[in-house]
Amino acid sequence: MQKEIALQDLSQDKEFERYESQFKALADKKRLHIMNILTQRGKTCVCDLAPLMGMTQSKLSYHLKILWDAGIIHKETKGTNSYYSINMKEINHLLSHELCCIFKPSC
Amino acid sequence: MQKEIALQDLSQDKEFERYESQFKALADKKRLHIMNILTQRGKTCVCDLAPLMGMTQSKLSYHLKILWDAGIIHKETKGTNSYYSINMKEINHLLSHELCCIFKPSC
DNA sequence: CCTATTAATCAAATTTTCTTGATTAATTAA
DNA sequence: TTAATTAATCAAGAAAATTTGATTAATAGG
Repeated sequence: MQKEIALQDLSQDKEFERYESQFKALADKKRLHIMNILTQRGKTCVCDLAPLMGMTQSKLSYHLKILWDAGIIHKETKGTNSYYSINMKEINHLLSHELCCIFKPSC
Repeated sequence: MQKEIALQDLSQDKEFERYESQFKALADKKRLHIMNILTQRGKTCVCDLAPLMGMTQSKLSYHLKILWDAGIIHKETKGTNSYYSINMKEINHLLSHELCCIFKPSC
């Protein structure tokens, strides 16, 4: 049954890859700070986020893309503005209740 | 009250730094695989882990150190052997119940 | 149409992380 | 004591992630 084992390994590998990208997204102080601000403020425009983070637009876009690619934030464009917000479903799926609190306005 | 704000920012910064190092530790497919094996087998010796992971001793030590420095695995030395195991307390503190399952033998 | 605004993308430089092979340190057994 | 075993550490090179400044693309307003 070598094939089945191989298939299982493959799907486990895919699973690990997904978590790898999500943990990578969270594995940065600046991005955790972004997540925290998005939690406190809710849906927020890049142009508002940049001064709050003390970051250039280019750098901020880079980090937002990493969070968005990992599926842990939402993105919405209106006119020339982009608004980002927490994907609470993914965060709840990923993190402990205790840790989710860091990303919840109520805590 | 600028001082208090500064102090809070500082402690939040420290908090983010701690999570950064824990997420960094998990943000790697190989290390997730190590965690998975430690879960299935419980306390495991480096010399047993190396062939299971298909890794050289040096490389494995490097990755184990990252997990251990982040506090998500335990280490115990007996004679010339080192045994590693999951720090379930930290994992439960960090990850969702659903995700912890990946690191639980019962699931 | 022209200009201004906003944000994504690109390329080059820098920094960080990972890999490799060798060395070192500690312990055990002969 | 000597040799063998196990694992940590080191230094150099390779690979990946991040930063920076410039460019591009899309939209809005005059």
